[in-house]
Amino acid sequence: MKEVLCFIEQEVMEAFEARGYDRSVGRVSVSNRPDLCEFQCNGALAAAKRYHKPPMEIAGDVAEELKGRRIFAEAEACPPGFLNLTLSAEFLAEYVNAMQAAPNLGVEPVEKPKRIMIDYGGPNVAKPLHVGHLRSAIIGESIKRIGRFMGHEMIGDVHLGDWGLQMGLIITELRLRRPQLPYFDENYTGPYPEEAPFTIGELEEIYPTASAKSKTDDAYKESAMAATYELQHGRRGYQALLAQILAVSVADLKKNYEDLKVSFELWKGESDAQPYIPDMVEKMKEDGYAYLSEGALVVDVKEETDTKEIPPCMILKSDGASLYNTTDLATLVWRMRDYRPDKIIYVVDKRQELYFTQVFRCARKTGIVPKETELEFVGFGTMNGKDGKPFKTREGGVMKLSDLVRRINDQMYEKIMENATMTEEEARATAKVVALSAIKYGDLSNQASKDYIFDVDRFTSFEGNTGPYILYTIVRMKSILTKYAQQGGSADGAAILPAGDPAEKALMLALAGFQGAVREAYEETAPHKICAYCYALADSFNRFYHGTKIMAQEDKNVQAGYIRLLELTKETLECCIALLGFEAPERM
RNA sequence: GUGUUCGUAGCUCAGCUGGAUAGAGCAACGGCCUUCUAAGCCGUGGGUCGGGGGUUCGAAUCCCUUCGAGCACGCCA
Repeated sequence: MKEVLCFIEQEVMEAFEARGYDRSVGRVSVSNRPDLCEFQCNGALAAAKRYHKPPMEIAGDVAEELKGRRIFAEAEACPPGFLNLTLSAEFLAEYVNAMQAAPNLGVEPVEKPKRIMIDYGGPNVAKPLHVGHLRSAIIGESIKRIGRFMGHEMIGDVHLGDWGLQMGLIITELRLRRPQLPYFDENYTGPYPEEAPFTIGELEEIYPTASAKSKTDDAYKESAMAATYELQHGRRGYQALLAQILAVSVADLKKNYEDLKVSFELWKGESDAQPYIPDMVEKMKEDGYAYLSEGALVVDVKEETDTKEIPPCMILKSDGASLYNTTDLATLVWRMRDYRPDKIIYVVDKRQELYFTQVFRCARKTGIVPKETELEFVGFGTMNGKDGKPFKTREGGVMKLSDLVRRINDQMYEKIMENATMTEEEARATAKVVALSAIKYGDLSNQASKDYIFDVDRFTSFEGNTGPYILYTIVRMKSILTKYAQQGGSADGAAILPAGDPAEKALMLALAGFQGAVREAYEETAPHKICAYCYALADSFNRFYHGTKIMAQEDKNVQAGYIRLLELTKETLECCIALLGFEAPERM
């Protein structure tokens, strides 16, 4: 269905046209003076010069023309030339009833669905997720859900870091600890054990140990590099080992992401891109794009309009080895070949922006990605601690994601036990759900591109503009609906009635803004717009809630209307939090 | 050095394709639980939108300049 704003704009544009003005000046926006009106049109101010008429006169003309239109309760010109609009309660009620009846709460699927791949997550194999992985996962997941809700085909790819020296380090350390394993016997030709020779816990301990050793022990580092080389050149035992490291690690990662309600359609990694590298590099050379500079193979990517020198995109290091760029370009090769996406979104730390500019340009120039496929870089800022510096543990180390989540879960559990009458089991489960809302909403309510302060105390206090506040609002609604049903009430077939008071109307207006909010969030790849929207909606519901006693309403017809309104509000809020990537409990 | 992002209330953030009196939340202060969950609601105080120019009928928003902070700038990912 059409957005409310479109309905209104159409009427206003017609009115401008009827009075001899161009319809394009009839742009309408939500009022920034809610005390005066609900919607406003500033077109008369802009058109004054063009028509050599005082703005007030133009606005007056149009206001006159709008008199009697059924969708407006009021349309008046205000100095210096604003057109202030207020919807009729009847039209608004009709609109929200239609929204309730429509699929997807009135959001129509886009006409031309796109196939969009979204690259987020980026965890490294054999390393636990840490707080640095949180933003990519949360933001990427939300963007994916928003796109999907709009009707696009969204394909999330985790893009595992499963290539390079880190794998060689693990192999080296493992060989040192258990040299008798068949993976290390070059003459071994039999099948390798099905069971991995390590647990995830051990794996996560092996990597930092190996990494530390390699920094002080040159011989150790060299053997790790050799192992990496052998692995990449097909040594059978190492490849079998890699497969097992991957299996164990991926199983653990999946569980961790699941706890965050984050999922991926594809579990591809850097290693999957490797087979495409030789041909890709060869073609770049053949086509004359790649040349040697200071010993390294590079492709120029600077453009006329650049305000600064953009260094060339490096394809191979001077020792002939591939690097990050090579892998990312080769990844684009298979993505185009296997999926032909209309768009690829990268949700990555914003510090990599220049790097991705190079990669994107290089991919275009060399024909890996055609111009029809859009490449979008969504850079996110750093998650900082209360002191404004990158988030660390008390000891100054990198904080494991699971530790952070556990800590917040625990704080949440205590909070729930303070005042709720719940079994321990239910409280634990509820705490988990509420904690996730606190973490995700805390992140998503900020603009992705900005650094933000992750303040555990603030996020666990649950007052004001927080995830728990949204959940609390939903839980309240659920509670009333349950009570209503228990008392034998049924609002089936009932309609939302025209608003009887300002708070009720404000709630309906907020509801009617849903379609526009989702569209904007999609167009601008901006989940924080969903947060802003659902906070405003929850806020207007809570005002309504405090002013209107639903269960005490004696007129059953009116009461049924309230119930329908409440149902719609609940559905809309639930839809919003689903787009953000969390859900509401039954009680809290 | 070059480029880039940012600077809005004591704190954390919205608002930025120009519009009316710059908004929230937290913190502070004052009210509201015999009535649908007080994790809530109502109210009060608090801002030279970093500074200075400019464009405009009109600027937090656009342009220039200046100060301050972050980040990035070929063989790491």
